[in-house]
Amino acid sequence: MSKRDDILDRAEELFTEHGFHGVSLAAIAVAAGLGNAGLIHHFPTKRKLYREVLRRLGDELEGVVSDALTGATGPREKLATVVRVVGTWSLQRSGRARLMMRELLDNVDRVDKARTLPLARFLENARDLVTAAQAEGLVRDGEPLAILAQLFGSIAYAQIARPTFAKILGGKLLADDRRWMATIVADLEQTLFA
Amino acid sequence: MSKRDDILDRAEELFTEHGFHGVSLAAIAVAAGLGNAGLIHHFPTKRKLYREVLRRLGDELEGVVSDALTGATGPREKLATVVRVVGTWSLQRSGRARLMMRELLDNVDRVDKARTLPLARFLENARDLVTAAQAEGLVRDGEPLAILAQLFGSIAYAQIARPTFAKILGGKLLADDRRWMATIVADLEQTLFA
DNA sequence: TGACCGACCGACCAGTTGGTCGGTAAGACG
DNA sequence: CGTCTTACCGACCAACTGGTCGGTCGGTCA
Repeated sequence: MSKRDDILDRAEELFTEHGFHGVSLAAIAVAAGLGNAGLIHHFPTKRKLYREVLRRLGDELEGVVSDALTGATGPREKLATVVRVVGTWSLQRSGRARLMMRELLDNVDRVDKARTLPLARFLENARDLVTAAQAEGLVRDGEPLAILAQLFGSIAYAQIARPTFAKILGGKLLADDRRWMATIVADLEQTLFA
Repeated sequence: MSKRDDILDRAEELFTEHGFHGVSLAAIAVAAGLGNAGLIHHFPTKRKLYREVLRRLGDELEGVVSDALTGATGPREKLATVVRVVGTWSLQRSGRARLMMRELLDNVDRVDKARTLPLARFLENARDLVTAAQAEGLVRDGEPLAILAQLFGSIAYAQIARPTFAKILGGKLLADDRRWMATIVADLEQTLFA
């Protein structure tokens, strides 16, 4: 793995845990095993480093979904595939799901287009899928994006809330990861389809 | 309204928009119309100010829910009430929903017990409600907290994602607030109950 | 060999951070 | 009247912020 990727990995961990403003360049540099100036040599500004971290995330999500969609035919199967893939992705890559959530909370007040583009493509495709499924009467009526938001929200939030719930309630009361996520994903299709 | 409450209001706005680390004491002081030292006079540290903001939020949510529950009898009605109330609360107080989400993302690495306590009470009550409803066969099986996470996640995320979606997709494609939230809340009971 | 390169460093910079300190002005209370 | 409290300020502080600078090192290539 290149040093550049190594830096991105460390930075991603830190951004995921503390958010953009909660992480200093110095902290990233230490985590990546180099000095402040060495870090800036690879990424000219903190913001560009952060953008690069998000780009990797967006690319991965888009890739995973579009890969899974190649075999699927028809709106219903496609939509069900998206739900399943996003669910397992959030389970396996819970850190990235958390980071994506942070970005959704933050980027309202950001102007940078480039960062939101990968997410935009993903969203548009998913929305068109819902609309198509609605046209065939497969999916219940309602604002398509709201349905999507509910869908991804169920998954993402469940993933994010888990450690917090565990901490707040003192642990021990939670089932294992698989059962937790199974509870959520298993019913999403049933929820979704009319 | 007391100056103290005024400060809390301004601080809440800023924390909601930028997160704890994204807001400086100076920015809060300016927004509240006093100097840095004047702010510190009212709240000795930034962290305590933030905690107070969260406490108000937790109290409100708990109050709203418990108020609505006084009339309700039986697990099914109670649970349906919670869903409806949290939904409308998230709609009316979308800023607070956003702030709560931020807290869920952040507080994993915080040690402070006091801040999470109001949320804990709310969660425990809701969880017991789900368990009771499951015992009577009203609610589908599965980890109760996972079901709750899915529920609140649907609501909160939908609320949070709305402006972001609008921005990413360039606006104009979204229905109004009421229809958006109606899409989500209307189906939650149907989803929840077996 | 010598010219150039990317990777990286220590020292440094101006500006900002959360927070302290001594003081002051207005009002409440005796 | 004097005393005490509350609300607030300007000046200040050490620590940290993102970022720059000049320079060093080990390689690569002609």
